[in-house]
Amino acid sequence: MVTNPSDEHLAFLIHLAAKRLRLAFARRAAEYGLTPSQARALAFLARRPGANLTALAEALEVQPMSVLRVVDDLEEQGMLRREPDPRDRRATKLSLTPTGEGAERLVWQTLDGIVTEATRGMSDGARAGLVHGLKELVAGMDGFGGAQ
Amino acid sequence: MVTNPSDEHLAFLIHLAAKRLRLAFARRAAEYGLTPSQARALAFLARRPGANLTALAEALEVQPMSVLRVVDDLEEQGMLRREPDPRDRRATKLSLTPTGEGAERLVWQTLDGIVTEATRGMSDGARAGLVHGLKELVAGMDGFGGAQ
DNA sequence: GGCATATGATAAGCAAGGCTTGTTATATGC
DNA sequence: GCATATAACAAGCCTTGCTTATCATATGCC
Repeated sequence: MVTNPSDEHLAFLIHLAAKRLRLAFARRAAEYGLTPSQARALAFLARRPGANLTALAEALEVQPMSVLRVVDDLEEQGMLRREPDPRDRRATKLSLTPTGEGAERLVWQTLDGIVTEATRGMSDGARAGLVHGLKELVAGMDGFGGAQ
Repeated sequence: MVTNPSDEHLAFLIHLAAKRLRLAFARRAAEYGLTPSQARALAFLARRPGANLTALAEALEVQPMSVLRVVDDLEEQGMLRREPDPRDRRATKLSLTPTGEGAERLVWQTLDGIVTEATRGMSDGARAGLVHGLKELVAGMDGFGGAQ
């Protein structure tokens, strides 16, 4: 438990990496009108078409109210569709329009491009190791997000 | 360039890890009155007492205006001191008060606690590997933050 | 020496992303 | 068949960051 200088500490490194990634993504995605949050929502809905707002919020680990605006904006941009859930009249099923699906593919291309560039100095093994380590780290913080 | 599901992709993992870390830290640090940004500022100033606002902003990779408020708040809390720079009358030298130094030590304890808990399932080697990989990743995005 | 330009701090105000609290409609469990 | 839980949503706040502009002081160059 050494009190490392900040650029060596896991917490600061993660913060910095996230910040740089977010910025890089935001710049490129602004060209096709998407913010990072919207992109995350698209990525989820592409895999789980028909999910409702609550499920989306849970997947994104935010409060339902926090995705409401995102969903509204995506709908306004014609990327997302709201349909009533025939099984539960309180609920709304969300799914992507073809436009939304196209945007979602662009999101992945953008992300892949950024990560490829960012890890160009790393071996495939190192890259895979990083992903693995991050998954363990995230799993180790599983309860940390509860009851916000 | 496989279009992985999002919980496998480096970019999403980093985002999620950062979010969970930030939340965990914010909760604990709220008890002693610090936000994550304030903590980062403290950590930097503990290492570079006498730095000015511009240097602090550069280290934190934000615009000077973005740390202004943080500095104001820390000063108000008695954790930070502003002193005129005798060599440059435009500049202000920032340094921590004893209170600020105490808070900075608490920040490290908190961070170490969180990271220890989050990585309790990992070997020392895996933990070191993760830090190393993150440093490479951050280095690979070195230019990504310029000219905001 | 003196002007053009650069730099440090800061004011004002905007935007994104999150939150809390509360309301309404509908489901569901006892 | 009522009490409680859940889904969507309204309103509005907070935090962190940004942009743009201002003012004072430094500094480079002729």
